[in-house]
Amino acid sequence: MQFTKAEEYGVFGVLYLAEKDSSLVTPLSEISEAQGIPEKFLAKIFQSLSKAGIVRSHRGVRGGFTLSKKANEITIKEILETIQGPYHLMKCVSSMSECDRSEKINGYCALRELLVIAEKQLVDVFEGHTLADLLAWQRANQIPH
Amino acid sequence: MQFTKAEEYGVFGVLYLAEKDSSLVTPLSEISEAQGIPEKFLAKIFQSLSKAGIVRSHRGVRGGFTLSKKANEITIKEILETIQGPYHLMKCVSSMSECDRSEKINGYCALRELLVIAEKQLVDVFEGHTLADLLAWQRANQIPH
DNA sequence: TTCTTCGGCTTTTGTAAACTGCACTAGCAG
DNA sequence: CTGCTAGTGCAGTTTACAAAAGCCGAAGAA
Repeated sequence: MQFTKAEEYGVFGVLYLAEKDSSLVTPLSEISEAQGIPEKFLAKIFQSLSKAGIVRSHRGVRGGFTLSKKANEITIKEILETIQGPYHLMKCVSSMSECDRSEKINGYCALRELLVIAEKQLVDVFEGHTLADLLAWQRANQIPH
Repeated sequence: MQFTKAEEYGVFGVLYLAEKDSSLVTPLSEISEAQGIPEKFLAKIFQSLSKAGIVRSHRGVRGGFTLSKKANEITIKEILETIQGPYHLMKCVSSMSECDRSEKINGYCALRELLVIAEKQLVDVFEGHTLADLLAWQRANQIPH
């Protein structure tokens, strides 16, 4: 019932890109160091994000990553699901067949019913917020120097 | 980002008690067999539920468990939290000090902000439903014989 | 007192997250 | 075209925790 490090790192990594000018290509090493994330682990995460079209990779000298869309077009949901796959509170939520219990009580599972509701609430929050929202919050709370 | 087996077993176990007449003392072995749950594992779970005052244990011959409150007075939240402890999507949600990242960005964490919102939605669902609700759903969907 | 069932603690097992390493490839710079 | 840099892809290793099993003791009914 917790977020994985991969998800956490993914959001922070992408958020770091969003903080900068969108034309700036940023290497993994910089993100990794700035955010305190193991570089190879972050590489794996960004590979997924790259394939999903959330970030764009640039190889060669002075290569790195940029966002491939505007920050307000990237929902938190899509970042999380890219990294972890569709999250489900229980396996059976996605497909009834996953539930080894269902036959025993006439094919109906009350807990599943509740989890579907709960999950919907969660997803709505993540779908209803974009990178731009997080960025705005962060800027509003940054201590001015 | 998933429920543990302990939580799942806990809800099904308590729900099984709720299905029966409230005066009936039901031994673990019966619940365990009926629900397909390892008995010793269920014992551990029910120990917590007993301490939390959700179920009441009866030792000795023909002992077992009963609900210690009415089904409509037992929220799903209290079952889940008893078994697993307060669930948090990230450690830092409970207390800022848990966040090793907060200093780096001026003590503010945008992801945390979002998770607090998301968590609130989840908790509301679990707090807003009781065992009686699950029981009612189950009965409404039982295939009549 | 004896059998039954829960109580508490310890240990084992299994699995997935978290992280590491290496060989390879694409691309830019000079 | 040479050489360096940074991402790609896959195959490990380590670690942590969930899940389960085991053992002995305590409480309670017959």
